[in-house]
Amino acid sequence: MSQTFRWQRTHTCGDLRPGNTGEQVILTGWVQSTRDHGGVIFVDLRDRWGRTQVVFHPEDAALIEQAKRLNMESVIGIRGRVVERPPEMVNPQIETGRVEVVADRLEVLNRARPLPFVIKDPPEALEETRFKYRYLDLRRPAMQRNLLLRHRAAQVVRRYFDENEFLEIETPVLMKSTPEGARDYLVPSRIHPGKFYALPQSPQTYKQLLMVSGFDRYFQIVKCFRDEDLRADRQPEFTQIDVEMSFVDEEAVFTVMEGLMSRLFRETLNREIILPFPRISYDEAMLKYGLDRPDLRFGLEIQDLGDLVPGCGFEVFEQVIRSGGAVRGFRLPGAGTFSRKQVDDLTAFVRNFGPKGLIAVQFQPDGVKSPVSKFVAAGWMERLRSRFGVETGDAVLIVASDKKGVCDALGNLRNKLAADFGLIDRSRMAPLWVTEFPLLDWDSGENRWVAMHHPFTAPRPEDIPLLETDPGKARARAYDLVLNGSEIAGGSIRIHQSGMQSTLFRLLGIDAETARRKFGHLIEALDYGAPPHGGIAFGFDRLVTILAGESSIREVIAFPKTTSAISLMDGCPSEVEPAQLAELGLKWITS
RNA sequence: GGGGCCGUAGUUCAACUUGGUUAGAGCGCCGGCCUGUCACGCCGGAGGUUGCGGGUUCGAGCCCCGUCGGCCCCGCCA
Repeated sequence: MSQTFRWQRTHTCGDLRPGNTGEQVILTGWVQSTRDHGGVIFVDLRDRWGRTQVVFHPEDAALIEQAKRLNMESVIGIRGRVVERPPEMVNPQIETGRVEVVADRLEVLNRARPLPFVIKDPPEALEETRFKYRYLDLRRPAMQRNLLLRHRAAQVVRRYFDENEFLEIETPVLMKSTPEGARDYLVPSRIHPGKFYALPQSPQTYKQLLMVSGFDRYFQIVKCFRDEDLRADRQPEFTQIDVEMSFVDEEAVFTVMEGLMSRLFRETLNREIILPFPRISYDEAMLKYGLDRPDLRFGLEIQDLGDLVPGCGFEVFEQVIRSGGAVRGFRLPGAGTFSRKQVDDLTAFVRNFGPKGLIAVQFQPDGVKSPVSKFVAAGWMERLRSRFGVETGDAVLIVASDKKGVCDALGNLRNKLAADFGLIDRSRMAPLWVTEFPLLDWDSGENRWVAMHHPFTAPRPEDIPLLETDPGKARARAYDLVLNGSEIAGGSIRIHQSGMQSTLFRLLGIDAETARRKFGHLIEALDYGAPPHGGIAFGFDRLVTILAGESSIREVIAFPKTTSAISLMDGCPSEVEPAQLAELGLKWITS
């Protein structure tokens, strides 16, 4: 218990091997567990690098008394000699399992109180408890691995872009609030009472302005903020890999990003992925997979049945087609024997997305079972069977509704069933580009067009005439990168001429005055020699989540917030002093 | 804003169909035994405002209302 001994470790807890046998070493770390056999005592010492077994022998009475009092998660230093374990005592589960350290000196550097939960994988504590004591949760090897992976991914990104002549340039975190897109987080200005900064939803306009400045190739690993409701894959603050390039078209962007993905997989997971990535148009994705982020790791492809409907005899189908809707479905192998309850559950699931129901056509050995059997014309079931290549024992699941409802319902049903019935090949990585997105989307609530990607996205040249005649049909030069059914990046070739930018603002119902006030600097910049440019932004957290094989974004974020945007650890958001409000010229109004 | 699931010991869960005496178990914690374990083992012990507030009832962990919190989903997320 010397106060003067210098506990400077000679090795980490992951270092020692038989080659170190005989060396005197000093280790420091956390007590993972103690095994007191009455005579000999074993202590597993843990740090970021691994775990090493320390042995205390009973000959040194003072030392063994100290060791007896060790408790879990205390921080200690030990000195001792490395010995090789006899073959029958090797622990093959840990890297250092062929050796142990026979201690001759021990000091408790900081004794830990009993912890709220045991540090082990998988965690025994609920997420709620883990978040309250996140600093303890992060001691778990799985969390250390995830954050190490995240770090490595970030370093790969920096190296890759640096090698390709991209500049990492920081953009402001305090910026102007914009009318389009997600709800902004606002920051009141003390110096200008009544005025506000906004935290960036993305550095979109800044990176475009950097292209106008001639930097040509920009990237940034940057925090973005959106004040919207949360999900398993959504946090109020998240990290983007933000990229912009000058004098490029879609192909050039794809090539550089595929190169990045290839490097990421190789240098973090030691995995090769096949280049180039497949591509699919938005329309085809919606038709075959129901979603604009298809998961290609399994089949269950959707087929349109519109051509089978006229004259089929089932009035519900006929009516949906006459009114411009769609009748589509997919084949689910083995679902021919689903119970009534199973089908009812799927029907309830489908109703979440708009359609009134789900028609399950079950092909059973003794015939076809379906609620529409008694309505449809003779031979219709056979046409259905050949359309889907049905084998006995399968079912075809059909949804009839407006097009959006059919896509939503079948797309989500497809994902759910694949997950529920283990149809997803977890060993596969399935990246793809989704292209040819619509430029605009009709917002029936606000009764106006909104940008599907963002208002700076260029229309495809051949669709420019449509802007005046049928804006909803115009396609954008926008693209998403989808990996395993998750949208991990999205971008576009931008508008680089102020005339077109003004046209877009006009289409979006943003009047000239508002456009000038909110985006005047960008429009003006486009007139001073803006190069053609485009870019993309990766959801870094989502990407790392997939690399780590996790299912929630929270598993790769050191200090995440809950689904109600609260930090259970430090209790933010929290109230502030009245004086702070006064200084900002703000007053709390109870509603 | 809406729907679903959940909240019981430090922690993870249980307490039965349909409310009934003293709310149980694993892990952790405390004490004891044990010289080769590595999820050590064995014996004993302590530990509870059943999230909070109200209601129904002779009686509420259980039923009802409200509220707070967690997770999943819809809306939302250019």
